[in-house]
Amino acid sequence: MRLLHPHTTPATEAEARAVQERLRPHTLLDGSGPAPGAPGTVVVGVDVAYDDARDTVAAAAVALDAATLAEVGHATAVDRVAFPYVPGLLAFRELPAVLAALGRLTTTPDLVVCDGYGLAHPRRFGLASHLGVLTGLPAIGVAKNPFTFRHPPPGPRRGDWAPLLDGDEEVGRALRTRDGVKPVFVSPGHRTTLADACAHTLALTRGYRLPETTRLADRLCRQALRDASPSDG
DNA sequence: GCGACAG
DNA sequence: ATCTTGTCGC
Repeated sequence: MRLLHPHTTPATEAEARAVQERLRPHTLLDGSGPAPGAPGTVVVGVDVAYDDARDTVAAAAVALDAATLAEVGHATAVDRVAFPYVPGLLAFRELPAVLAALGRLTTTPDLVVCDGYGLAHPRRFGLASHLGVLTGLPAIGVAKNPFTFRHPPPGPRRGDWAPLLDGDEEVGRALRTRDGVKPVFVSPGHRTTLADACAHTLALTRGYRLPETTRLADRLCRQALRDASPSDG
């Protein structure tokens, strides 16, 4: 896969924040990505797992048919951890391995679903935005926790949502993907609108809180990590 | 200064 | 993210 912008690991946190500020203007929040659930489109979920003791990270990319949710391909990559976890700078920790896994995919993604945020970020440039801008691919962020942002409680039923607010700006939505279960936190990354990001999330969710894309990617990257660093040696 | 803080 | 057994409920 060829990147529109190269990825390099910053030496400092200040440099990492500067990279985000420089790339942020390239973000597109339009409807140029695929329509939610459109037949024939390929939706790719990405996730990573860590082995702190071995300073190792494993990433997985799982491709599904958007209409049937049938798997159409997958790939993994194992790498050295390149950056520490710092709130707001997650992308620098996850991107190298994720980009490597995406590069090994033989199918072309029409949309990438990330674990974390896109627009809902202190500098409006979370992992999903960053990945989208570097690759040029439409991307959304689906996070399990609300980070810094406030939100009213969404209704109790699947599909109910409430705005994720930074002051009076709606940067994402707390979206109920299962009746009575804690919502997920959705924000657009690149080439999608907030409404479409939520519609994609619902279209990819079947019977569990998290989208099938992230569930499968989570399972696969954990397996890849085990294969790379067995419990003993 | 204190708390909060995606994964 | 990760460390970890059982347990309540459909």
